[in-house]
Amino acid sequence: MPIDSLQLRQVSVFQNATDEDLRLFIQHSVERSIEEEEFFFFQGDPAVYFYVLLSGRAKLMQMNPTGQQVNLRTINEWQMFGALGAVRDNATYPASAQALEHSTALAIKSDYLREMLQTRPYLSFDLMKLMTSYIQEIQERYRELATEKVERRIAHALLRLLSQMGTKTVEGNIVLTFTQQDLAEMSGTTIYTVSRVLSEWEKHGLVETGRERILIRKPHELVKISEESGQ
Amino acid sequence: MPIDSLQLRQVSVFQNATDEDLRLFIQHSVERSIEEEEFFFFQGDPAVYFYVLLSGRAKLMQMNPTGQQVNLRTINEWQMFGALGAVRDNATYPASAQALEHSTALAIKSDYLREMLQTRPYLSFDLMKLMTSYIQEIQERYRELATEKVERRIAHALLRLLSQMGTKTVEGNIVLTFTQQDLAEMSGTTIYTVSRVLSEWEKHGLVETGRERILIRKPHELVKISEESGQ
DNA sequence: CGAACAATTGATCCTCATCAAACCTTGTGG
DNA sequence: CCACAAGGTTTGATGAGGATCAATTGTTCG
Repeated sequence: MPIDSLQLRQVSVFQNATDEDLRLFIQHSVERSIEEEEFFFFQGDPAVYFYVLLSGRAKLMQMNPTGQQVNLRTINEWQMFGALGAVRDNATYPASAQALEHSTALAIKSDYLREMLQTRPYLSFDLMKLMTSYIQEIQERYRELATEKVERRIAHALLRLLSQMGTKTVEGNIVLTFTQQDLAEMSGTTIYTVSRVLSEWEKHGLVETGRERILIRKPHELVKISEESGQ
Repeated sequence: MPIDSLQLRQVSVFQNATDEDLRLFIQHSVERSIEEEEFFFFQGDPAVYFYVLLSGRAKLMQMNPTGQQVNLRTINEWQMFGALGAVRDNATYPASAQALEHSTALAIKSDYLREMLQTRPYLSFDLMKLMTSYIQEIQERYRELATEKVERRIAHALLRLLSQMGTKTVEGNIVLTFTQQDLAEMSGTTIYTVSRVLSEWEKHGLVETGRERILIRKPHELVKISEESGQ
């Protein structure tokens, strides 16, 4: 079933778009459905479309020549991804996008976004805002990776996830549905280290872990760890 | 002496600006002169101005709470920096900018850039291009830091510097004027490790090092190292 | 129930940070 | 023009923090 174009207003880059703009985008889009583990696109593919996630969850990642992966960010509903290609023409995607669960997304022609940007300053502006916040985040993560020890990086990664997508449970605690593999890729370490750190935290009642599930009992303590004097 | 406004066209974000635009920017700017080691601005300061470097060299860096530094990028003549603040209002600089040598720069009101962006799509577009390429670069560096060993990271850092600012010498070799401290901050390691790696390379005739000076003899070999199977 | 896959845990090893000390280069002032 | 100071560089010794490997133990789902 087709989406109501006005729903697109939830996308941060479209917050100031006109109703007409939204309709036009819809007209230039197709809906794609991607199974868990499958890819929206691969790093290096020509960036013909950009996407808006309608349902499910996905991750943006980079791979190095030897196949090791790094998570750049997690994508939730109504977030835009793959849009960098709309700016440079003839661009290729600088990262791959993989569905974490069965997902659907709106695929919109990059060319068309580029066209719209030329005549709609509010769109450009909102896209720049998005880019800016993204630059800030990745700069911070870069610094973390360069200067901070694993435990703090893992704490930070969890906190970031928390602020982006925590799901409250009945008792007021917060559950994240993530693989330790994912967490490792997000904090630049290995599943072994993640497991050890989480076990340690669990002993002290900070978190509870299960298969693809992390329950945060004391977020406040995590903040403390992430800010501890490096020493 | 005042700058010819047309020279501003060399700034990549201004490549499509009109002569009139450039004049207006100049009118809303002041020239600042910064001594070596001094700062244009600090991380956290309100981002009132953005800058265009007129002469000298500077670096953008982040510091963590314990004072450890990370180099984000080096700024050369006619490059713009500190412009992220122009997009979000009430923003603060996400990094500090320090002069590597005596430098002068044009300081332009962020507010004014924001105003201009509203009515000049080509400016927005060119600024987005800049942001995009920056995002790509730092994503790559992030992945490198997460997955690659020091030697390759140092090789990569040198190659990046090379492509940005190498100065040819008489014999056709390439000289970079950098402290090993700088190189360490750029590749997320320490001066000790940098020194050891460079010494090793020097033994094999890849580079020649001196005080604040690195001469690249065989860039091709560096590329090889940076691409070696991680094995 | 069994297969597939996520998580745990111990043992080992390797890369790199850290510390200390000496060395070298450059620019300055007497 | 030399001597010295300041600060960049080198090198060795040491150790810690994590990666890696291997094996076991959960957990989920068809």
